[in-house]
Amino acid sequence: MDTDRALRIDAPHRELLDQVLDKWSLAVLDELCERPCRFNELRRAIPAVTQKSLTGTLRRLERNGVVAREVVSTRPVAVRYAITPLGKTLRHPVDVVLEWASEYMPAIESARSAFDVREGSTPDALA
Amino acid sequence: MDTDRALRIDAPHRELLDQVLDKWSLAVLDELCERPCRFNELRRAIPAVTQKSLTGTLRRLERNGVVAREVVSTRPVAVRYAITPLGKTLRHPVDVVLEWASEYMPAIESARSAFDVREGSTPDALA
DNA sequence: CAGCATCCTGAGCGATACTG
DNA sequence: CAGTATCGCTCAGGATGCTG
Repeated sequence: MDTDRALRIDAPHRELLDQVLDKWSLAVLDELCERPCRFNELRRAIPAVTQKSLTGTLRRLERNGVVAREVVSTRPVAVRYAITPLGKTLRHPVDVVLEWASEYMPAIESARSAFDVREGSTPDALA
Repeated sequence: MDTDRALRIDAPHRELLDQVLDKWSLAVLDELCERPCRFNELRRAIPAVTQKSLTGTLRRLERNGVVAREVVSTRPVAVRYAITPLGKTLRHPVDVVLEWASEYMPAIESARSAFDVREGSTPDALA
């Protein structure tokens, strides 16, 4: 019975998720879902990201076709990043995951506490 | 207007996703969704995982309350890992994401190829 | 403004060896 | 069987400085 077996994770799938669900991608996608952004707009919108990581993230997302990069040849140059139609299809799955995270965050946190008590997790102090 | 703003990713959410959607977690969850497993059963089911990574993954999942670890004191000891009710709630979001991945994999791959052509990505050869 | 280049640190992973 | 312990490495990621 594989009525229940929708999953089966393989390497390409895993790699894809690593590329589009990684540390900064969700934040970037979130921003771009609202409006196209310039590079430094994104930096300001996501204060914790470094320029290097943002560049890398955008490049990866662009390569995977979920973000489009448009260079406006003014002086100095401007670059507009925008979500693509393909990128928009990613929004729903991400929302579902984030909703799960929000909904069960409390349960998870109490599970963590319980675990940390059972298992000795008094990290330091008391040698 | 935040009718459209369901997201807003923050650090705790990001950390949680890193813990439960990481490299091996999906495969482990997948296995355990079918049946409880012993440690070495999981190793056999997921050949690519090393024992160290599997241990780490299971510990993390256990700490987050999505997997339960039960020690059966026989000789030698047996350990049963099983999905928890909380873990089962994770299944749906994961399925949605995986379905997205399957559905759009072709589009993504062609986007990658297009990008790799535009952008010079003849990695090596030709110095 | 929108990056690229460089250096550097540390978390993570594989391999190996040992234990109750 | 089900791990723990240790070593060595890779490699993503931050910090910093420079460019068209």
